[in-house]
Amino acid sequence: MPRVPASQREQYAEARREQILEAALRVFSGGGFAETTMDQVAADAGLSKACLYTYFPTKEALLQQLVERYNLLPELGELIEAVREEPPASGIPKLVAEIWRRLRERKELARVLVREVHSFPERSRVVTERVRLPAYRALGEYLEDWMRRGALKKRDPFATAQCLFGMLWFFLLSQELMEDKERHPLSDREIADVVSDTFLGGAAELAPRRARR
Amino acid sequence: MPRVPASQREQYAEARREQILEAALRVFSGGGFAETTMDQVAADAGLSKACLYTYFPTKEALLQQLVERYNLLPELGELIEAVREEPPASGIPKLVAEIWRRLRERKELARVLVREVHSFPERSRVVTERVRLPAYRALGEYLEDWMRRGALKKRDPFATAQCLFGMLWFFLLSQELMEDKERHPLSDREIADVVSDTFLGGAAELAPRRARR
Amino acid sequence: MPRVPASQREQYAEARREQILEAALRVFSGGGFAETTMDQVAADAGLSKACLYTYFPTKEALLQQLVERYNLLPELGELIEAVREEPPASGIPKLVAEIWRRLRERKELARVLVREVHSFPERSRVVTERVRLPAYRALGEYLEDWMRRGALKKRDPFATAQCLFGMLWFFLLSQELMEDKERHPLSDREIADVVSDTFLGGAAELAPRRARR
Amino acid sequence: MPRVPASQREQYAEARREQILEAALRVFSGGGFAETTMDQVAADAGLSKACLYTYFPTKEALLQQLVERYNLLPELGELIEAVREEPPASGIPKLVAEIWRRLRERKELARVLVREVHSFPERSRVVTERVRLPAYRALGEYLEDWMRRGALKKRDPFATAQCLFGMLWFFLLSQELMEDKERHPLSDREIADVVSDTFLGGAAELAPRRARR
DNA sequence: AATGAATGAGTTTTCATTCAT
DNA sequence: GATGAATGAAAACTCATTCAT
Repeated sequence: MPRVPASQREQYAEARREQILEAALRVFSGGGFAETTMDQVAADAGLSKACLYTYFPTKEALLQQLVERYNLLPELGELIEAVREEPPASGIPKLVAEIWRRLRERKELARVLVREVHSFPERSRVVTERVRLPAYRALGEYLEDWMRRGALKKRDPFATAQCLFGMLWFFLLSQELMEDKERHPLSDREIADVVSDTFLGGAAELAPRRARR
Repeated sequence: MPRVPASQREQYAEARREQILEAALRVFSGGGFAETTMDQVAADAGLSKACLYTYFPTKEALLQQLVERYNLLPELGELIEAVREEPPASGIPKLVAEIWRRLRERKELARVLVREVHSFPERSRVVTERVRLPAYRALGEYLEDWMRRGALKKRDPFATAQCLFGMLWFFLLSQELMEDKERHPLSDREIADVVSDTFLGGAAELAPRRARR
Repeated sequence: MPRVPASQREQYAEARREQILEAALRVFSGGGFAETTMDQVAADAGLSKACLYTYFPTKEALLQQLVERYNLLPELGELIEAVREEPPASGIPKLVAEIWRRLRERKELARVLVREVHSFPERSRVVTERVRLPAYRALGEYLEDWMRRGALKKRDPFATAQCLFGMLWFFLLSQELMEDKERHPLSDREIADVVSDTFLGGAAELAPRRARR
Repeated sequence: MPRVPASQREQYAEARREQILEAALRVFSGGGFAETTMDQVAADAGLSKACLYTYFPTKEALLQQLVERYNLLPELGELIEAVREEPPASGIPKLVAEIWRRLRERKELARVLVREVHSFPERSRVVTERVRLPAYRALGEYLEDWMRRGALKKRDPFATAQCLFGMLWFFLLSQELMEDKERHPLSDREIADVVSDTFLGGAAELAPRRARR
């Protein structure tokens, strides 16, 4: 005779799972998956270690769930939708600023992804399928659209999208996940600007102008 | 009681260290530092586990040495020197192609760096000081030089350098360290081109040109 | 606040105990006491694990009850009573056939006894007092009676009883609890016959008879 | 550069294995396999727990080795060989006395076998193939030989062998592994006699004798 | 009375590190 | 200098038992 209806049951269990996953995200991010013990996760979650195993069968499963459920940029689709009709000249800077803000907010998850995914095909596959490819595709479509409309140079949109993500990801690594913030701090504005500007107009001064003189 | 002159002794020891570090690089790259045992390193090196401890006091020290000694791009200075007097329009593509080639060759080391460095300030510090900052500075100087000469837009050379490395690093991750090679393969040529072109000229079609027609 | 008279309460509780003990018998027999979890018992009983503890204070108590309540040969007394006045020549074969049939039917309980009783004096004591000794005594009395009447050789009836039980028990182990059934199958008839014949007449061909001719 | 020749290496390792197996036999016999911890085995062996794992990969493997290596009656073949030409009337009593002596000496191993083998097909198989069947066959051959020669009744020699072992095994259980020794002690002589006599001549008084009166 | 949830106290197993030879 | 052997300390995972509802 359950004290609460089945619906609340699942709701309760879901809350616990959330609680544990959040704790896991914090501690894995702080100290690395392999280096972190289930005791630490339990302590951070405020639960007993044994209780963790009620909700996740193994430590590995906990990590997998983490990667599967916490999409790094779940709202990327919406962000792109919002600028779909805006030409890149103004759309890309807006997009870059928004993406950068979110990446910074989720740097803990980013840290877990960046660390735990390589050398482990199974985990890697999840990240690729649920995080990376969707992101490349979503941005790629936007770029392709504006290539067709003539506002962007005609290049492989998939590769072009990766150029943009590459710059952002690299700044995230340098500024947020390593200590560049303390050595060579760059404001969010500066980062967003340099990425947008480089992506759109490149680093080179336009030869034509000089040629015109 | 050494039967050989001290110099040879050190030479011998150095050879052993090299032997061990190379084994460590292989196995750490393949399976991750924390997940790899000293037994595996020893087996790969063809030495006994105890022998490893003659040359490296701890497992951690082995990793630190790995990171310290195996510079990811030791020849970057020379590469840049070789194009110093060449304007970016031709110098950057050459540089990009050379760097990309070397990164690909050293993807094992890259994999170790990318995995093991985050969340561990001491390791991170080594990478920053011995790998990243020198690289940013070397490229930054080149860029700054050509900014002064008017061939590049005047921007923070440090940040601009990171934009270039960011793109290259990201392609390394996607193509070589994760499975994109099998899903969306890009040739070395395509990658070098899209990076050079985007870095130099950006993705945007030039408005003026269209206006002129 | 019981809504039913005490007698019904107890009846209800008794039914539950029975339900649990039967489940325990099944799962302990299948997988061994130590290797079986209370979860498995609960699942097999169709009750919650916590509910088990309402009726049995510990897992050990559950086993003890099992051993105490489920006598392996509760009807042995009656069986012997039925042949009391029959001479061994016909009585023993009847008895052997009946005992063998019952042992086979209760091989699950036998398996639990054979496994769980050794090395644990408390459990062993229960089996000895409630199962083994009564059986030896009951059969022993019958044997002693017919020794007195001259139909059986005068030997220690207690030891003689054990000879008979020993053969039966050993066939139970070999045929039912290990895999001899598949390697060297013996029909129930063959077993009952070889045990009866050996017990009564021995294995030796009678030298005297031949000598007399 | 090994300090001892390879041959001594293996000898040393073998000694350790022996040391561990003997400790395991003692503690498993005393407290049951599942109930005994590797700590206890290690303590009894005078080694560290970790060292155990150098020689046996798992606790289960330790048990398997125990069962495989310590044959309960390794010398049964020789014992039977020694009485091969002796007729059962004198050969069986000798055999019974010798087997009984050995079973008593190895009651610890017997206890392990009797407890740990049921409900575990894998373990059971080992005991059947390496211990039981060879024993049945060896004794069976002897019996069959004398059946042919007319000294034993013509019956299934395999089943007949089991009758003899059954009696001996049952006395081992009752007298040595449970507490009958304290309740109903039987001397070794009494046991050997009752088993031999019952096996050879049966329990029944010969009808002819009475008839003669 | 019944149970879902939680946990303390283990247990097996692993492995970096040490050391006698 | 090299190594086979040994081990302390830890980590994942388990489960009998309790308890609030």
